[in-house]
Amino acid sequence: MSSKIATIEDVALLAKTSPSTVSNLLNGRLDRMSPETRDRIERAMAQLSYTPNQLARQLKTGQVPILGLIVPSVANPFWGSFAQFVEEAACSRGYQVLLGNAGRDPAQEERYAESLSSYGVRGVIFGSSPLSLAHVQALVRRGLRAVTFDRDTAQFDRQTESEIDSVTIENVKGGRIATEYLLSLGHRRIGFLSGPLRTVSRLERLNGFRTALANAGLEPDEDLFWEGSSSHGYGDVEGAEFGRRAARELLERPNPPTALFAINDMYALGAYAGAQDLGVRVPEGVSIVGFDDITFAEVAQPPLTTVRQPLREMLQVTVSMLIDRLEGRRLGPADHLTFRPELIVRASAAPPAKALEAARR
Amino acid sequence: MSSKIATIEDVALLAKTSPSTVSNLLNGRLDRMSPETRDRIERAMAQLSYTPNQLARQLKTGQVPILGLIVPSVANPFWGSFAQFVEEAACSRGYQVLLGNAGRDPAQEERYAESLSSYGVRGVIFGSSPLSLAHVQALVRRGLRAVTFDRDTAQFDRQTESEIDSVTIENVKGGRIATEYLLSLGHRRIGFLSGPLRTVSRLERLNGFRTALANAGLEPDEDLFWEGSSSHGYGDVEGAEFGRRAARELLERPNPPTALFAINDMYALGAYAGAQDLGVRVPEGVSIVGFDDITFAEVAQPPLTTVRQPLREMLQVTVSMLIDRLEGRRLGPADHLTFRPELIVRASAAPPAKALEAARR
DNA sequence: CTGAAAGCGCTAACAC
DNA sequence: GTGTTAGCGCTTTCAG
Repeated sequence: MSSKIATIEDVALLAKTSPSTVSNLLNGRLDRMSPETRDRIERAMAQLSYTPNQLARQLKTGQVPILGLIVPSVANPFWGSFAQFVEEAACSRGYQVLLGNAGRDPAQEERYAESLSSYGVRGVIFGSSPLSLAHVQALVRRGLRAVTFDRDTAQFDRQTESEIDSVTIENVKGGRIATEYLLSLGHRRIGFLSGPLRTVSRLERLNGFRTALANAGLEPDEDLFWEGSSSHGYGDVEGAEFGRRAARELLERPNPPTALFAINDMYALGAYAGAQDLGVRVPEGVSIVGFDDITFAEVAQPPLTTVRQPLREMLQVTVSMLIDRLEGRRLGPADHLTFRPELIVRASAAPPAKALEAARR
Repeated sequence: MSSKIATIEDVALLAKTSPSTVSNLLNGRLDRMSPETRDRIERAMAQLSYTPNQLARQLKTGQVPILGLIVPSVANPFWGSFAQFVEEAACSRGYQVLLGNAGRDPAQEERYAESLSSYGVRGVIFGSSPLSLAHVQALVRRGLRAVTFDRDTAQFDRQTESEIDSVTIENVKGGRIATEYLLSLGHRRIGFLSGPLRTVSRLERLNGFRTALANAGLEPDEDLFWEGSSSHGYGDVEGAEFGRRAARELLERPNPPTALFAINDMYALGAYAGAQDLGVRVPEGVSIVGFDDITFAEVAQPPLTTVRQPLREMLQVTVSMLIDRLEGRRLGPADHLTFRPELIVRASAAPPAKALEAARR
């Protein structure tokens, strides 16, 4: 069949030198050979179209330039972009990324990371923020380097000294500014819609929501609260479906909300559909604010007002940080980076209908 | 720091046996040892929380249970779902997926595949369908097993005997049925909007579009044709933006189209926004039909009429086929599988406005 | 400057 | 049943 794959020995033979010298060239130790030797080797490599076997190389060195990335589901556009950014950043540093969809199942996450580690991967990025980090911690103890996204591990870390770096946006604040915006528009009955609150970031966003309400002197109303059942998943794949149902149910209640704060843009966009199902227009009939600012938010009808996370920047530092750790270029205790959320005002929120009517009179 | 990672030798020592016996257990050759030995080994493994080093294992066997996946960009929801399905299928067969975003650049694709192969990956799925398969062919000659998606390599294969399996939908037919549907609604001026036609599948969809028009006795009109410039990318990341611009430009021309056929759903959904920018309603002012049936199509306002690809099923067989090849369980010449596209009628297409007006009189 | 030799952790004959 | 042995392809001392 296809000609045997060339090894370092083949190259050495052809170049009339030894494997070690070839290896030296491979590793950039050019000072240890004459230009002629180097030339011969390079010619030989080209001729055999030689590619070093990374497996063998890493069996020796114990490391591979691969980063593990564990996300709930790349089918969700948010995580798709996420993966893309991680990949870009990794690539620019000469790393590749091994992807795992773990659907937010800690056991699955652990299984993945374990298998990753058996391939020599020593750095993993955890995209979601499960309530418990026990499984990550176990991994870290076994020599894995981890960065969690969307959750500040500082506090956790102080308790356990587990050295988990973290990069996150200020979720509480994000929830707060979204809500304050709605409040400033005149809304008083604001619905909250989310998938299962089994994630630190979701809890925090809710927290921000409640804080804003409280600051405005408003009582939280259970009737304005919709939480997806975890038996249906977290809404990563079907986020929009969840949002649709949520909006429909909330809007059909007696004394319905005039505005909706969705835990993320997928839910928000789904809520558009839910409102539409009921013949309620956005933003005339109901205002909607999302979170994340996914690509689609801008193109949606109406363009979605949302809280933006500077994903690309965040992931750039996430990746650099992790690689610096792996390469021993960054030492010391775990880092905890925090980014600022930003409200992007577009067209999905407006003053409540009553105000509108009042104004018309 | 963390305790040294256990090797097979450590396990053997602790279990008072030899590495080979441990290896036998690892590889399921249970018949070659007494139950007691087995028991001792298992206890030892547990005690050391031993995980076999796959790197070393594969240096020997030359194979890794990892599939390479090369797509234009996971940030595009279509490719995100794509990657997810591949991952699911691979996972159920005990394989993992190494992901690469190559942005449709053959050089980048080749670089990826090469690096993949240096990690022992021997099977790669190519998601997009570049006009030239030269780079894939080169890889295949070097021992890689490839399956291309979205393009039938049968013809190509006959010329070159390069053994590239392929799985694809009938793109020509897909383009045809979408167009025929619009035609059946009464549309006569149908716009076509696409990114750069540098892809077999896009060319085929256009082909189907033209065929349907010709069958209806219609002349193609250059004014109804919009092709994104490749200098801006293929619209994988910014597909919706492209669609938006396309719709706007097409709709502003003198004697504008009454319907739009978009090369994929991202463009179609973008076209919604473009129409909206001009105050044209969908489907009252302009009908829009997409292609792919991404998750969002159903939630969009109005729900998008589109041509569905049975992605999950297609990728399931793609993955099985590839793994069967790799494991020597499937021999013989390359396979070329073809799936049937299906028109999903939702609400984004309606009879043209004039007909509507006529009906009103 | 260059090469010989040892070995990374595991597997697969092949003995015992 | 079980252990010994010889590598997989590369890196890395350490001599020449």
